[in-house]
Amino acid sequence: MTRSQSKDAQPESRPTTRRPTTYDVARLAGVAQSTVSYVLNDNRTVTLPQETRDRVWEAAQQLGYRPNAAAASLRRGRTNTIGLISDEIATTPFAGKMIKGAQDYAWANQKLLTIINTDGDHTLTDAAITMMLERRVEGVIYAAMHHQQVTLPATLRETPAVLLDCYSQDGSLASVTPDEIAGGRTATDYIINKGHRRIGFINLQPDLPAATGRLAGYQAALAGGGIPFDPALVVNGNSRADSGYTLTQQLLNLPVPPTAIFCGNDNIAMGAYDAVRDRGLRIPDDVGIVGFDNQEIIAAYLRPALTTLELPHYAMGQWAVQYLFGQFDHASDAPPAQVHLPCRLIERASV
Amino acid sequence: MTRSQSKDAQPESRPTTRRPTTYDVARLAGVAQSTVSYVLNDNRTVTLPQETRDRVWEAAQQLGYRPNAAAASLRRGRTNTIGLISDEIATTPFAGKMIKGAQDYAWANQKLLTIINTDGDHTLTDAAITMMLERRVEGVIYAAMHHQQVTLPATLRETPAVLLDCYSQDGSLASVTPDEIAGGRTATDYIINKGHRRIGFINLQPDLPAATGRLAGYQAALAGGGIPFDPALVVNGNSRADSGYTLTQQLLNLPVPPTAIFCGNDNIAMGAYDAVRDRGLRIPDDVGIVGFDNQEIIAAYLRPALTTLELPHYAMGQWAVQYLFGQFDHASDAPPAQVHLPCRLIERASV
DNA sequence: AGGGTTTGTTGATTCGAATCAACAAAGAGC
DNA sequence: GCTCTTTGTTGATTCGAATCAACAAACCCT
Repeated sequence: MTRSQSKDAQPESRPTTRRPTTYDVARLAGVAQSTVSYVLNDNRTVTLPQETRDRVWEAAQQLGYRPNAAAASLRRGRTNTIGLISDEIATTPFAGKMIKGAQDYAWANQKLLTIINTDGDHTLTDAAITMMLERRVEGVIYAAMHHQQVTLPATLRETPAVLLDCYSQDGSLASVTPDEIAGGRTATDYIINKGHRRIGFINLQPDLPAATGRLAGYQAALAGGGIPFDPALVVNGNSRADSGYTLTQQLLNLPVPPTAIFCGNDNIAMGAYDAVRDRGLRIPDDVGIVGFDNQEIIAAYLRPALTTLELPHYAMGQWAVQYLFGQFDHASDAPPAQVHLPCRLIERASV
Repeated sequence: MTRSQSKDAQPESRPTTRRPTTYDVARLAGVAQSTVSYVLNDNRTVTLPQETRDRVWEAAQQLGYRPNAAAASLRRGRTNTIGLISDEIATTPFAGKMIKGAQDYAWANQKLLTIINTDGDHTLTDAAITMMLERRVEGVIYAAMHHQQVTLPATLRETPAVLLDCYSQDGSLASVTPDEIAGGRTATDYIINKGHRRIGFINLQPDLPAATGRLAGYQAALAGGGIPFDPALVVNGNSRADSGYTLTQQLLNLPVPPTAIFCGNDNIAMGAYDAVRDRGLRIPDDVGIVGFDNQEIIAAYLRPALTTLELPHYAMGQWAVQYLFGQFDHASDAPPAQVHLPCRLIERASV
């Protein structure tokens, strides 16, 4: 005999001994397969003496039995899986938080989160959705790593879905995004409360929802503080440090320069620090700075540490999963929710 | 009739109309289920006229048919899935790169990467492995986000596995880690080539593999350059900017201070920048600085931009998947590979 | 024209676990 | 002693797709 295994010749690729099935367990325990199934699932609708249950458990243990999820899914019709499609994962620290928020919540509810990263490539995105549909995920989270409007792949309609950190024009799908307006307001209110009346704002590129929202919040805060809005104090950067540097200089060159600057993100703030310093001014004494994003690595280590706002990535990820669960339970006919979660102010020492 | 659906009353939770199966497609196309299977899998071992094939495709199209991955997996005995268990995901920018490296490669080979994040919690890790085993992943990547030694969960033996950015004491599993020694050498060689002879080294905590490796590389480079090793020039930091600040001051206070400093990571380098600047010295003219990690967000925006080394996260992720594939194909009896991948020098302007 | 192929196609079986329906054995009630 | 339950347990079926074995019809050759 050249083969030591049983007659059913496996294709060459499987040298590992076949995993035991419920039948194997049944044989060892001296019961029927159905009994094994009842025991291992702790099904109490059938009455079985503890002695039998113990015997089955022990047999399973002994064989190193592991249920086959595919078989169970097929039979039960549910996969306990939800998909997350993200446009980016490697280049931003936000991805991790969002994913973690989603995964923690999913996991706590016995669901597995299957993540596919697409780099924003449309073909890949379609392929990803297809794969998820074939795997019969119970829902899909479609995530962007920077708050933006997206156009929905048509296939996304084939399953419950939520948009995470993005939204569709037609509002046909539920979405969670940061409350940019409140964020802008929080930041500006804080600066005002610190006694500033002339507040510069280095915003992000004007076409971003983050930019328009925060500007609205900035203006609302000024209005609330009885401070007239001066367009000269608002400039748009490109979200990188160098533009923060240049634009800060520009603001400081104003006839009446600002005494505090609200930066559209922490990179810009980093550039602002340099500009302020190069000018021989001091933070926060001469110029106050507030950032946005709370990129720990920057904000916590700038000197002085940067006061900034934290985007609700974790909470958004969590909300997305929670929303999907809600969809499973009661197929609500209500229009899809468009939720905005608040950005928290992280107070440090720069204002 | 109170129910519009067919007789088989579904449990309440599934209001969505059942997805079509191969049988539905077969009925519509007027062929047998088996024929549908042959056509949709483009199985050429059976001869079927193009006309039939077209008819089946069209029927599938029309019904919006999607294969059921669970059913196919069950029958075929392969899931085309590999698992990745990571101890951290949210708090480091490395996670994304490693995951992306793994996923890109997996995806290019028609495999889905299923990621579970455990926060280093042992219970969660065990649960994650169990879940992966039940889903019959074809292999598992066990990843750490900071190069370290790990103790292997026993269950990991039940499936092919690779260690990513970590290793086990007994070397029983293949692993990929950064080549810290070469990294330390590369950095130091570079500094020497820039003409420096007195080179400080602010290392990480001494118990880390990254620290011991880089120190060895540092010493090897000195030896290669005919420069005597001076223990006073080597100090250990805690990997954060503040320790970089303090230790840089300490080094600059030496009777014969270094003219360049190799920092164990970019955070330390960031602190070093501040210390050098506060002392009224200039980078790179008075003191050269080299970092480690290439945290874009820091390195690219420090002024002057920081010359640093990049950890091979992406490549390691990719290697891990590739290695697993190798395991599938030929169950090699060779001892598990322990691979070290090189760290690339990113030259900017700080030396 | 008859045997041998090739071409198309199908019915039956299988993967592993979950369930349903059925049924023997043991108690319960009178 | 005889129904009626309850208690344990099992055989058969199902989920959806992949395959194997079988077979009718058409074609090919001498």
